[in-house]
Amino acid sequence: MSGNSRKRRGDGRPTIAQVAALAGVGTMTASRALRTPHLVSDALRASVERAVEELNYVPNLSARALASKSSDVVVVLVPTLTQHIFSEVVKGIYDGLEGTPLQVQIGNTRYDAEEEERLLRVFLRQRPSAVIVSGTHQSKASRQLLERAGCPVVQIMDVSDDPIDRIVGYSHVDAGYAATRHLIEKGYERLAFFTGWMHQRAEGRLRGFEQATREAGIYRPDLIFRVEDRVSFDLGSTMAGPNRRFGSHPFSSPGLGRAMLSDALDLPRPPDAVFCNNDILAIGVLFEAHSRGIAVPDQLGICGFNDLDLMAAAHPSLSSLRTLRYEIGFESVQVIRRALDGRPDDQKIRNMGFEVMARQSTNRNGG
Amino acid sequence: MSGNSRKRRGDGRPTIAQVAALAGVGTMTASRALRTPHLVSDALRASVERAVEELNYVPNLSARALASKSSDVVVVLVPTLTQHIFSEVVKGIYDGLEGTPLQVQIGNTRYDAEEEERLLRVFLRQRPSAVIVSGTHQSKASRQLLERAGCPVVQIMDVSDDPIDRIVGYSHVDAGYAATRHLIEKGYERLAFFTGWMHQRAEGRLRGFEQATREAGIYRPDLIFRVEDRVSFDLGSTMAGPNRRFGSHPFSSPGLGRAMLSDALDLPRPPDAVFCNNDILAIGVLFEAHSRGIAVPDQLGICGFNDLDLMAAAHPSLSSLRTLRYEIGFESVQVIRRALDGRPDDQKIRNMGFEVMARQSTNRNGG
DNA sequence: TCCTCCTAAGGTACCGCTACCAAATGCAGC
DNA sequence: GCTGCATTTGGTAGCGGTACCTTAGGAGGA
Repeated sequence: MSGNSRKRRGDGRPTIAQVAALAGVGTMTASRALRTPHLVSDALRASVERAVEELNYVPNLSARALASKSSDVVVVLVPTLTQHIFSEVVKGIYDGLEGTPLQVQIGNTRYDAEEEERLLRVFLRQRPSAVIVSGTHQSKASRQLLERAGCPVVQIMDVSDDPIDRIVGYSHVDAGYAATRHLIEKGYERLAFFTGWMHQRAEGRLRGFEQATREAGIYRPDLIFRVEDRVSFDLGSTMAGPNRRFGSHPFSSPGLGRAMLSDALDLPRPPDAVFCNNDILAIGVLFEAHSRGIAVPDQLGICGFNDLDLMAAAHPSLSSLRTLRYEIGFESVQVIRRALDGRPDDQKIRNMGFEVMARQSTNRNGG
Repeated sequence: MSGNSRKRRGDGRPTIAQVAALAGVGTMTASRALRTPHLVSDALRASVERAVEELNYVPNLSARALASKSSDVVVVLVPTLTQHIFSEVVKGIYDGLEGTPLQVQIGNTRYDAEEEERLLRVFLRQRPSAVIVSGTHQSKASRQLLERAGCPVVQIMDVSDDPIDRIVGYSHVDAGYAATRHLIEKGYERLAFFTGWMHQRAEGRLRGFEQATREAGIYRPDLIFRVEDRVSFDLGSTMAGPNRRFGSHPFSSPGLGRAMLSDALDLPRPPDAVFCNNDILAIGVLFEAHSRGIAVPDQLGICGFNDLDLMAAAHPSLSSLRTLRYEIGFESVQVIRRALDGRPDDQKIRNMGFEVMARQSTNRNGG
């Protein structure tokens, strides 16, 4: 008989069968003692726990996932890992999952819908317990994949009337509008809009900006600056480090903010205020203003977006629109946990809002 | 007979057996056609591929991991997700794994050795293909777990004579020394050291600072400022957002940099240069100097650490010590890939070095 | 006392894939 | 024609759990 020599050897780690044998119980009882202890008598549970301790048993997750068809994995797709915004969201997600058996699996879509689709296909193989995706602009195929994923799906960082399943975020149009209104109310009249790479949500903020300036009768399309227009800009700094490889998009950088302000000031009638689509641009704008001796806020108002720590600490302190990145991440997993616990929320849309942080950089004439 | 009704139903997705049946081959041939195509004849491989296409087959990763005892997961433990430094490392890791079947699993240790140990125990259940951990100060138990992990292990962001397996990073003592030497060579004489939370690597930089100042005979322990000393500092800003919950450590913030400079300037004999343990502190120091009308670099030299984009774009531009975060992440997975491919590197230690970026903020008297 | 109902415990057949072995095939050398 | 070796292909027994079903035993009611 080839019998025994034929056997595939395990990797030496104890299995639940060994635990059960040591505890003098059946394997099912051992399994139950670990997963649903209330269904097992105190005496047996104790002896199983003792056996686990003694053998230093750790369950094999693959076997569990295979047998139970559920993997305890939460798939999270974000467009970038290197922007502070998303790393804070991710931290909120991790913190929100603290104390649950759920594991996070992060995918980086690089702001690319095709890549998102590819990652979804790969990750859904694991039969995740839930999926979190960024924004609402999934491809048709991605949307279909998510609708059929058979698990809670949360879109984050935006709101929409037509979510795939749940959505947690805020309105970028409203946010852009509110920031622009703030500048207008402070008395600025020639408002510029600076933006790096125009992803979907950045577009929303621009729409809000356009709406507010149009309403006020001060809309000036020539004062809208996008990185795409500025082919002459040396992307050296933007493309350094993490962006160097694989042609990442030049989203923004402080250097870009400086260059854009430089361009804007060359116009015959330069802007008297700038709404920057993110705080990093705003910091660059501030430094360029410094270097040219332009007074902020009197000659130039500056408002950023997101309200990083940096904004309050700058000199002059920079106004910005505070978004709740961490909270969005945290809340999105609460939504998931409630759904997995069988008590899903009534409302599918969770608008987390935002706040205009008015600081010195827009406080013209001492306010 | 209960027979058929007893059967556990699958979840409807096609299995490799169905693929094989449709292709008219054995399951093993189908499996081989997908994983080791060169071992299968062209004809059969083609028909398996056709069947995969037709059924829209996706392999079940849990089953594969269970049968093959290898999960294609690379476990990555980092101390924080919200610092730019580590998100760039992580991006390098993702980019380096592009095109491989390997998946990343990130764990956040929060700079806590016990948490690291706990995460290791959890993650090692998955029998990962490789593990990446940050730094060299693992607990004894963690080290033992890693030594017995049975897969390549790479420590990153530091170097050490005694790595667990491989190590990719740079010497923080050398880096701190080099930055300090730069300040000394520029003619500064009363050097201060500002630091947020003192993790292991920050300690190394401080040792380099102390060594350089001692050698130059200008060591002044009273000019070393740590966040721990500064209980009076309002952590409001530092603890906002992601740090608000779960008592994260107040690593650093621009506000802390401002406060520290403020303290330092209150001394009877204030420093004439500051080496900041990270760039965020340095930016805060610059803003505080601005607000007080202190001339940088003539009255005060500033040098940061890591060389974020921000440093080159500041006004005046800020000197910093450039570290290769992205490259360390990228290289660490190359080390892993070579090891998994059976052609491991000869050298266990990979020192990626660093570079002093001399800019205006340390260019006293016009250089 | 007997029977039903409920709970705790256990037996066993899978989950879907791959390692291991065996068999079939093709071809060169004697 | 037969043997020996390399290359392809296939059968089958797991991998380590859990779902499903059965059984044992005690409580409660007629």
